[in-house]
Amino acid sequence: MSKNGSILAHKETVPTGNDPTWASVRTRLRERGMRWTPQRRVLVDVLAQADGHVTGAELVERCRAVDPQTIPSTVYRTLDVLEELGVIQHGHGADGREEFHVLPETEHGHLHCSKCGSSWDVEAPEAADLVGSLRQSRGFEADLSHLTIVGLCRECAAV
Amino acid sequence: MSKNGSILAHKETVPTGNDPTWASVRTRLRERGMRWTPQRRVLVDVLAQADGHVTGAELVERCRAVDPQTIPSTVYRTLDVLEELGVIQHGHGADGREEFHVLPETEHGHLHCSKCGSSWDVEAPEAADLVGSLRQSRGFEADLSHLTIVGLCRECAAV
DNA sequence: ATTAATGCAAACGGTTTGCACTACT
DNA sequence: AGTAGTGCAAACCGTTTGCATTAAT
Repeated sequence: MSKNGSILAHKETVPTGNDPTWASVRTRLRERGMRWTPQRRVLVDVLAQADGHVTGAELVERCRAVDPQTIPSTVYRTLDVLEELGVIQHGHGADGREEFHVLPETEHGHLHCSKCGSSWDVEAPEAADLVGSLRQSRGFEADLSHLTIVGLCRECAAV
Repeated sequence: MSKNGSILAHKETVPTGNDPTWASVRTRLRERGMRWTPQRRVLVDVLAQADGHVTGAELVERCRAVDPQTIPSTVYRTLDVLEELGVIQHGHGADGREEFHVLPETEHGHLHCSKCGSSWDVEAPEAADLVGSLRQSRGFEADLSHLTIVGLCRECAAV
């Protein structure tokens, strides 16, 4: 979707140490004795272009678009590794599939319209009431990144 | 779990017309030219004992406990029929599987602790703030029965 | 040279489908 | 008798696994 292409185009902000800048993934893998392979490069590249949340299957597809040789198991295994690294985090979408959240994003949930299928992000401030009231009444610490609220969007509800 | 066994033991309250009393399912099926079979009886019986939300796979298992001959496809097909009848409604659980809500219950969402795996119901009043604020800010009509909030429960969060 | 990571193929679990057969009405 | 519903087996889809091979370090 975005036009400012490659992974290298990202802002040159100095990593704070826990900032999982894409460019640092290679290094961080190696620090752990892990390897930087072409297949991982493809996936990381794909993730860098992703808008914050994608399903596993979507990632496999997008990787295949870049490299038709892509093997699903490799993608899923790399996703596990990247999650251990803290670069992504998985959750569950409205349709129940694994959904991966790209971390440099702020933690957010989703609104999903069951009629038209569109979805929207719900940022922390907007969910603050919800999260706060659950904490207060139940001591429950809601994980926004796992939250998907299904319902009808304004337009679909109007009909 | 409960000892008061069969579907026939249910209270003889007169159906209000849209009250999906379990005993009325048989009649309502027939009204539509559909049939009341032993297999359906088993599933309806199982649903009547269910506490409000179960996964498809769980229902298959429970039916098999009653009748070991139970075939999954029959269960799923009957679930479709019952949903058309408005007796149940499907949603998505924390782990992404189909989850069926038994309708005589009030519409409610769930809290799911990702650490200990327990879950709790969230009744409408408790979610009113959330639902209300989404309606106001976005015109979004949240569907409580599809809502599962993942996070840490009081005990697990305390650690 | 070492051993992490890959490719492949097979298996998984939950769910769906096609079709001949059964049984409810 | 007529047709809705069943049983069965096979297919589905996303994901996971075992294992021999390849390639990054």
